[in-house]
Amino acid sequence: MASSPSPPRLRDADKSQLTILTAALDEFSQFGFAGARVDRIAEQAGVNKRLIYYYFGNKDDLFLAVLERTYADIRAAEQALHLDAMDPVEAVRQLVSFTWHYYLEHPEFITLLNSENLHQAVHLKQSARIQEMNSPLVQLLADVLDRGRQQGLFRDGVDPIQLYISIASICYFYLSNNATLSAIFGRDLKAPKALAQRLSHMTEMVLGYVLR
Amino acid sequence: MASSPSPPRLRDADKSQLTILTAALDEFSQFGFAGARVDRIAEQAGVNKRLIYYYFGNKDDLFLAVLERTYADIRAAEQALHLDAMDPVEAVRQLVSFTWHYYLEHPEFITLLNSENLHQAVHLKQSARIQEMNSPLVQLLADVLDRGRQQGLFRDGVDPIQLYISIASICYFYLSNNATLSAIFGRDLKAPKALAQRLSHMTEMVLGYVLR
Amino acid sequence: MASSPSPPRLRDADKSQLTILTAALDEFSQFGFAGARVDRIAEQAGVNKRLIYYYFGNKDDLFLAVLERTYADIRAAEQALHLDAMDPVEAVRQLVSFTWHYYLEHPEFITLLNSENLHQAVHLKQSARIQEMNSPLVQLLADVLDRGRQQGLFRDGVDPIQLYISIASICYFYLSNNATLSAIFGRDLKAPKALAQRLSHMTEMVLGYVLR
Amino acid sequence: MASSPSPPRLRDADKSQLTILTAALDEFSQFGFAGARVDRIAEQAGVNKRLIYYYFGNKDDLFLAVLERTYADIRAAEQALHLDAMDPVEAVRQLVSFTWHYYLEHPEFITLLNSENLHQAVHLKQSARIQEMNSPLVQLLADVLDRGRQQGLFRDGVDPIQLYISIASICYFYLSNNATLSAIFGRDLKAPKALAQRLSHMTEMVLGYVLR
DNA sequence: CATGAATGAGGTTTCATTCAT
DNA sequence: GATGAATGAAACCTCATTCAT
Repeated sequence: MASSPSPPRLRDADKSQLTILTAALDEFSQFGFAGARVDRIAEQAGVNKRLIYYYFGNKDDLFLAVLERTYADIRAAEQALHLDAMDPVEAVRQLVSFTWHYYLEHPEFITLLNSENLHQAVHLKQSARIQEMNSPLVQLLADVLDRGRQQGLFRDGVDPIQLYISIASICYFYLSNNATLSAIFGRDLKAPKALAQRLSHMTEMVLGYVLR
Repeated sequence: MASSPSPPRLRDADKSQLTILTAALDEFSQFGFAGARVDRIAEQAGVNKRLIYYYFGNKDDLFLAVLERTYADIRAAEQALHLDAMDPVEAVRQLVSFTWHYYLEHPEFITLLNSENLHQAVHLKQSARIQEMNSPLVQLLADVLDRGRQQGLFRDGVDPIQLYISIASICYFYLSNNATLSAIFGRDLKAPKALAQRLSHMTEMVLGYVLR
Repeated sequence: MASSPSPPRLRDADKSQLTILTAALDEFSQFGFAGARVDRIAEQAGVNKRLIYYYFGNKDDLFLAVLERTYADIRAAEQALHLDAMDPVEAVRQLVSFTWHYYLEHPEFITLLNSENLHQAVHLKQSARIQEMNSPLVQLLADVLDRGRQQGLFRDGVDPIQLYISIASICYFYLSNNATLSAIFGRDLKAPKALAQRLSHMTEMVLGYVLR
Repeated sequence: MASSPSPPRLRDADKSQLTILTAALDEFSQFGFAGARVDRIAEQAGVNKRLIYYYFGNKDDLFLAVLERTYADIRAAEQALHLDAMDPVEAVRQLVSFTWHYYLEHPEFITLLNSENLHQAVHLKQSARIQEMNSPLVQLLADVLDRGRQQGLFRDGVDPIQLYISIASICYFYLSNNATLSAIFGRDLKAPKALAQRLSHMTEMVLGYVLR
């Protein structure tokens, strides 16, 4: 039996890269691109600052790497959602619920996207990888809407892209702007009860719209 | 009468403050709080940097001043919208349209809010002024919903706060995340036609929900 | 008698700039552009490092400022040399002597030029000021050569630019490459006697060439 | 015979060393000692950076190795020049021409020497090898001058070392300072015509000096 | 013989802020 | 009310070099 061809220590490189990426994700999502500090990322990752540049080139490229991973994560989660196996009404319900819970459990997704949008998507535009990662949900939603219409349940003329964006909107905005909304309305909009009410409202609204 | 009671000098001070505030609004909305540069604000305002500190204390306080003005502006615009004079369906239609166009024409409102939310609304929380400036639209919307229900047009059980947030959501998110959405979908979602389609979809969706 | 319109303290700015420039001249001439350290310049000038960027923008621009000053200095020294008032032979002798002594007493001129040439004159090319500062000596030398020829002393067909460059060459190279030459020849070519012999040889060579 | 006494592996080592040396020569001559980057040398040589340290110790020693090779190269070229077989006038002409063309075709020689002189020949001083490599041309030039004098062609009292340095000067300076000279005179002094004129002038000047 | 991973020190530059008038 | 001069701290990034295999 020969010794394994790839020495076991070699994986430290991957590990270091992953540690850096995780720390960077944390930092960027907490402070945005401009507010993030490479020093803090290095410290939190427990690696030398120089190593970050060794692996990722510079702050911008590191941000892009984080962004790509974030998108890969949500796309993977979306893959696990099998809308095609559900009846139309249930599928819409599940889509709203999934979107809501994903954003709720991944606040970093929201802050990263906000930061990227502030900078007019400069990083994302130069990423070939992300542009290939179109969400499968748009197509799945189109199918669901078709089925619902054929069953005489859903209304005509609903644009799946618009609806997809609207569903994302109502989930995303409530969470991304939670701090200012809470301050203005003078209540804690992240209290468990408030969250439950929100999900209930959103589901009702979307179904109220698509159902005949 | 020779000399006016309020000396013209005072005007200059007001003017300087206003110039600074306008420049700061521009800078903060372009780069976010962390990315904004006091130097650039001074340069664009055409005043000495020191003057900014003289009038506004520091960068944080300046940001708060900008935020307060921004909220004051939108509240003023909202005041001009007389939903109570319209029939319920038209009122809902107008509310969506107003929200949409206000965000569209005031992109700085969006970026400022995003920046503030990234920092958990630290500035806003310490502002008594803003917290008093509750939007009048929530109450007006509540009235509209009541009227619509009484006329047998609208469904029961629609929470005006939730609906208000949802209307804001669908307008805001489409614009705030326009850059990443455009990149991912591979189209220009700010093209005039796309904007018109969006407004049409949103109106349909909200009405589709509230109407019986 | 009114008080002077320009407050006396204002000149501190000029003084700081000059101190920085002098320190930079020293540093760049000692270590070349790449080897020079902004930190050391600040330290030697006794000013905050930030001030260097406040006044000069960046390292490249600072280098250019030094270069411009250096050229201004030598041009000023050249102005003081009145070749037109001398007989042709004496004028040539003086030109060689002046060039030699200027380089000898301004070693920084040599190292700065070497550094700039290493980088293909990138700084100099973007300087409008320097390109206007053509050396007056070329024209003066042309006149001297003309007069010498008319007096039947000098040979025909001597190109003043070529001769000017050659005179500069024999003075400059001996000094700029003194260290390696000394090492190779195993003698101290900067010893007073060696310097005197060099000047004597150069004068002889140039005169030997131009004289009929 | 199966295996050669000198194993082929050794060849690889030599080859690696040579590749590194060539890449280093290129880098140092382009950027000077301080501006040169060990990373770039490794990249251009196509070898691991560690290998450079394995073979050459450190950046300074690598520079010295480059310098030694450069001197060895020019000495070898000088060896091929047989001034003793020519008549004196032709010999002087050839010496100027050789020097000129060698510098012209080996710009790296110039930049390396400039870099070394900037640092007061620190590397060269500690190299026993280079100091032994005295140029054979000085002695050959002395012989030529003697022969010319004996034939009644050349003047008395010409110091061969001084003349050797002067010939080097007029060739070297024109090329080493070409960038700044071109910038100041506003012409391209490296254009083919300009180069031909320069050689012609130099030959004329040296001969004009040594001939009676 | 050769290499990918890793680093401490230090490089240029930028930042919000204050000093002195 | 207004300003040019000045700064300490810290930002991003780079460098020659070494570690561990």
